[in-house]
Amino acid sequence: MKIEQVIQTNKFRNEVHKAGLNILYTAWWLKTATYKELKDFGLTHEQYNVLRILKGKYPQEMCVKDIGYRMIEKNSNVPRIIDRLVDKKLVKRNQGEQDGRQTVIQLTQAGLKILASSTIKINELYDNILSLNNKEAETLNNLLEKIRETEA
Amino acid sequence: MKIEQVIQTNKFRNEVHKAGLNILYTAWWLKTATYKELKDFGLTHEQYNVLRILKGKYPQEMCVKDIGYRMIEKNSNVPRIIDRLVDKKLVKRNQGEQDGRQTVIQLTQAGLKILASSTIKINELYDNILSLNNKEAETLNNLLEKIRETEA
DNA sequence: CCCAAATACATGTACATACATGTATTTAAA
DNA sequence: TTTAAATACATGTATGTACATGTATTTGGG
Repeated sequence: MKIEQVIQTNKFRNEVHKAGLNILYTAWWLKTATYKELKDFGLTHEQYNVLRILKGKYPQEMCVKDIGYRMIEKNSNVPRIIDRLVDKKLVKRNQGEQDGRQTVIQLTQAGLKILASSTIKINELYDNILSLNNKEAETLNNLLEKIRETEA
Repeated sequence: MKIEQVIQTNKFRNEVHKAGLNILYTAWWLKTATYKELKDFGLTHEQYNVLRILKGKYPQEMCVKDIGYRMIEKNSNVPRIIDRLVDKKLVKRNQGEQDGRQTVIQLTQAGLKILASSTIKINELYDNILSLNNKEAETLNNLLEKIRETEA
């Protein structure tokens, strides 16, 4: 569906303005599809993201700050997201040894397990709903990185 | 900044997967810049969006449902966003006349005023930070609309 | 005409963002 | 060495999303 239909207007100041809204809507669309897939696992998009980040270093632990650096949404309140994951026993939280200020986080077996099965679903989702070939995706990536050249 | 640096990884399954993350990040980046601009006006991104939508029909009123149809994020809880706008006296809420179930919303003079001045800032922002020319933006719009072809 | 279903909106809950502030620990300058 | 600044994280508040449910009004089949 074209963005004009999605938000029921064609009053864009120019093609660049339209691109801004198109990016915002596409992100919402993708996030919503992801949420629906994760619902069966009792995970949110953000919780899943944290689990994936932890998997990247597993079996090493990671401190909260390093997890935050790798989040897509940089204002994520990582300690609070970890609270939910601890409640569900998907990660363990411990005091840092080298640096007492740090809290170090590690995936549990349950966390690894739920991550493995949910990742299968998420990969399928991405393969199925993102209607782009590799070459088009490359062009898209270049344009998105160009649009962000002015780093606010 | 390339998405690899942003989320400190280069483990993408393929270029399409990377594009998905790039879209999510770019949307967050744009939304954050918008938030900062709107902060001076005491508005959130979503409140501003509702004001703009109302402006599209002004001086006509709009019902809550029609506002919702035009929102970028389709799960927005429009009644609640309107609550804040009513508190700030930027819009007026009235019982619908033709259909008693409806609530009709209209911009106030204060709403028109704050919308005018904030829109100047937002337009400047878009012109300044979105580093794309019209032709590139057109390509980007086409790719974003293509990626959404499978309407979840 | 009557009443069940549909519709429009409000409201409640869990979780998240955006941001300010508090607390404990480490670092580094005097 | 002592202590102020910086750092890492936790926590509090306002606002928003995602979704379920409640309430009032309208619609439509019998």
